[in-house]
Amino acid sequence: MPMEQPEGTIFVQTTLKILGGKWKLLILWHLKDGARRFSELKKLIPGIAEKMLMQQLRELEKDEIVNRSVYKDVTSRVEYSFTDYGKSIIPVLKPLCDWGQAHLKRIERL
Amino acid sequence: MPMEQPEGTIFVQTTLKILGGKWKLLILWHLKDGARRFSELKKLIPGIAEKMLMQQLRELEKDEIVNRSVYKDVTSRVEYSFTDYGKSIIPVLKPLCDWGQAHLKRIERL
DNA sequence: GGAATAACTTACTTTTTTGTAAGTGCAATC
DNA sequence: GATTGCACTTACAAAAAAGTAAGTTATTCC
Repeated sequence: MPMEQPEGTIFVQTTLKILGGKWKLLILWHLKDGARRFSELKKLIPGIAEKMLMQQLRELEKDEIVNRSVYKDVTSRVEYSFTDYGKSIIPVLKPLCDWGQAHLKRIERL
Repeated sequence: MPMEQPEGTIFVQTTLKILGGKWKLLILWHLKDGARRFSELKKLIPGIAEKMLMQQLRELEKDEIVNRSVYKDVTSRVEYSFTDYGKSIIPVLKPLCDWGQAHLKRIERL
């Protein structure tokens, strides 16, 4: 088997840099069906600390994956949602979630 | 928008538990075209320490994702490859790598 | 007007992950 | 028989990620 140029390496690493860590994929998962308030996300992701949620959202925002919208009429209402670009992540999310589900079933059987 | 049961949460977390971290997806990426020796992987993944490579391979082995085969005829030849079960990860790997590639292009343009 | 809720921020600690560097045993090659 | 390459192992250190807890500002709700 010939030694391929390690080209894919940089691509996988790029993804990891943007989506890696304990929380980001989880946050994105819960945004995939539409905008969520900060407090909603907190409830949807058991165990996450407010600081972590904030921090990760800020990073996703700066990477232009997530939008932050403040509603001026009803103050202290902030919603996070995918940017159009961010939606390109959904095809990554799905197989990943599916695999987790299948793997869970498997280890339950064993 | 109704608050979904946070079911996907556990699935995403399961995947993260098995495939998370700096190196595992990268290692698997380089196994997707067939078996590789320890020394080959070391070359294919620039910057990885031997200790890390060993450690991650051991974990993938214990999770039954990767096979370790020792060739007795030619000693000190050890090959790592996907188990049949491990191959189920390939559909996760591809979109992830594709997204990284697209994202790289995007940030180069910006 | 007092309490509660929302969306944060900050200082600090702990834990986890990753890295460094040196060393082992064994076989093949010079 | 000395050196080299391979597949590891170990002790230790550094860095990165995550967590805790308290506080801030402003706004509804009673």
